[in-house]
Amino acid sequence: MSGKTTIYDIAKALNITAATVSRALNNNPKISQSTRKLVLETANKMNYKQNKLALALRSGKSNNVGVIVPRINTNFFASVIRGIEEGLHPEGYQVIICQTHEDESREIENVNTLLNAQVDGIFMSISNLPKEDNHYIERVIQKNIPLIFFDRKKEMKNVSSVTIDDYLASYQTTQHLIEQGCKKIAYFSGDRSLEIYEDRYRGYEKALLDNNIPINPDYIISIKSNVTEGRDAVEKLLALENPPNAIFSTSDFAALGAIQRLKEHGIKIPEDFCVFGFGNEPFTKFMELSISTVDQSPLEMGKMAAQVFLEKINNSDNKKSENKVVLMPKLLIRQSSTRIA
Amino acid sequence: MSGKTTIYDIAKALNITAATVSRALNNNPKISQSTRKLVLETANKMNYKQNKLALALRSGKSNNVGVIVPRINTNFFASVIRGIEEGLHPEGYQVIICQTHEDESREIENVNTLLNAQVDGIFMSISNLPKEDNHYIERVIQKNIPLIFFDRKKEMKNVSSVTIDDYLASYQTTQHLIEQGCKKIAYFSGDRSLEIYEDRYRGYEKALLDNNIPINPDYIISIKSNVTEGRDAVEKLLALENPPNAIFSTSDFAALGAIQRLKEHGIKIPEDFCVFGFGNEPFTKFMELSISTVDQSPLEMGKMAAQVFLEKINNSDNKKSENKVVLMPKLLIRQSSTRIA
DNA sequence: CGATTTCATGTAATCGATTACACAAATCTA
DNA sequence: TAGATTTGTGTAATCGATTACATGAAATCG
Repeated sequence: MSGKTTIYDIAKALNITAATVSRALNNNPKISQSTRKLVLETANKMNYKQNKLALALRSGKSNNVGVIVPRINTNFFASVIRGIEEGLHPEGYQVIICQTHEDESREIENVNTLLNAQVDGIFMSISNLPKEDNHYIERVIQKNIPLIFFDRKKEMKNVSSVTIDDYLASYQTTQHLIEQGCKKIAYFSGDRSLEIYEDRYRGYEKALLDNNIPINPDYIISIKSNVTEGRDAVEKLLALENPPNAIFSTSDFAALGAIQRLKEHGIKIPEDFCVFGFGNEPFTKFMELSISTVDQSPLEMGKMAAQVFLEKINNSDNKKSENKVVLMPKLLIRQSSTRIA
Repeated sequence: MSGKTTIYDIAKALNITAATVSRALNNNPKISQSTRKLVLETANKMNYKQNKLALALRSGKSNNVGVIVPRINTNFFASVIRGIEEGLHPEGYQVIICQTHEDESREIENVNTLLNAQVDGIFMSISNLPKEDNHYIERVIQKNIPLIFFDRKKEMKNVSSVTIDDYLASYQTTQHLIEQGCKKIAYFSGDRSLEIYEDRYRGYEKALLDNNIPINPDYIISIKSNVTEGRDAVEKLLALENPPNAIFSTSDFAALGAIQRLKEHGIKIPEDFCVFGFGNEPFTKFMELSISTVDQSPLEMGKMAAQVFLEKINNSDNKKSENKVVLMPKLLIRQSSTRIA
């Protein structure tokens, strides 16, 4: 009545059993054409819709996957999720989203929630905090649920990941800045307990060394990804005896803050100072002084992660497989770092 | 073994029945303290986790809600979703996200998918296309599943909605532009078959009439929400015999495109020309010439929608209730429209 | 024509948790 | 101490769909 037609209702209406109805609906070859047709018509007439929960309980497959991210309202994460969704929707999967707000306990909670919900796979970009206790992640692996890290991964066995080559991105960016004539390159780092930030730092360091430029610890500033921290960092840098003439910021937002503050100091970009961001946030392109940045192809990253998941699901024989996909970063060289064309 | 402990496993281990285990875990008062303690300890030791699917099947409540949006990788929708998630997570709900890509058939498909998944509620912002056939929406109502529209709603009985007062926002914006000395105000409209765009248009129209300014049809341009269309529209406007001296764009992206093109024509903003956007996309604030815009409080909108949903769920007695919440828009008057301070 | 396949369908268990009802043991009442 | 309550558990049905196994009927075969 209230819109809940089950196979039993159809069975009753046709004076057959639910088993027959189920078989007819599932194109089981053992069902006669006439019965099949009758069932299909009746199902349609009664507006039958399969109850996925019952199916999920029986089959042990929920056709849901979970995505855990620090937050969804940034271009990067929203785009990755969109990519995952686009890759998985055609296969009948729904995406459940969880946000950690960079909070470890929330992350643990989210993993547990998803496991209880019997998701068929978990995609995650770990939160900022360093953690010693991997127990909650181990549990996912033990349950044989595909776990795919993207972007912010953690090196583990039996876990797949999709990332970009952060080391390379950082190396190339630093190299580019050097080629633009900047030898005094400041570096805005994220939390280096995360692999991506450690890799980026190493790329920066290596490029300087390869060019015989010594590392100046005063130029290395740890920031959070927002405009204010970028502004504050510039203030510190300009107060140095020997201030830098370029900034490589691992956050577009901090790069923006830096640019704002530099301009307020009357410093001309890119003539006197180059700035390079990271992440290709939409605004970087829109600025009057467009900001050079690294594109992480988040959409592609999401699609690739979906792909990796599907392969894992379909090759359940070699369960212990892990697949580490590394995408190539794309340097978007724009006005904020272009002295020499 | 592979990580699937059920209440039957616990029961067997303690030589009692699953019913007792279930009751103990659910704090049923009829269970003795000693048994309860024993069960809880054993459950913990065996790493028991409740299977939500089984619970959902039995109770008819999945503890999942669905959100249907045109796309998630824009600030507005991502923020609304975040708001919904924040409002519902403490109550134990998970959010399932579906994107329509502005495609009606995809929207219908999404509704059906969510219904099959037995979600407890559906939040949606309808896609751009006009539609005559509400059948798929009616089905949600028939099933007594709370349906909450946000932003892009459709006027229907028994359906709640959370929107901003688009008419007022538009009226106030137009009034503001007039007060800044602009009498020739062009208007970039979205698809007026959607209520929000119709309301915005009416607000614009009314403000002009109230100020005895005649409507100039040449100034009304229908656009899609992107930078290019904003640029093209400016081109058309400047080719007019009597070009405008202000633009009210119902899209921030189009406003940005307009500003870019106006500058290329050597037109000074705001001295010669005012521009006002809509949506408070992050970049509007970051531009060197910050863009005036209307804030739709998406986070608050999402939280409010979650609230409305929870109220509907908890007052299931008066099922036919509908709750139309209208939030106040906030005009963010920035540089692009500030001639007179 | 009797025996054997084949075909279509029915029977009943299953997935995991909850819960109305039943019932035995323990406790209380008069 | 018989009878009434209370207390703690067990029994079994239920949510909806699937499926191994059983079965009856029709078709095929020698």
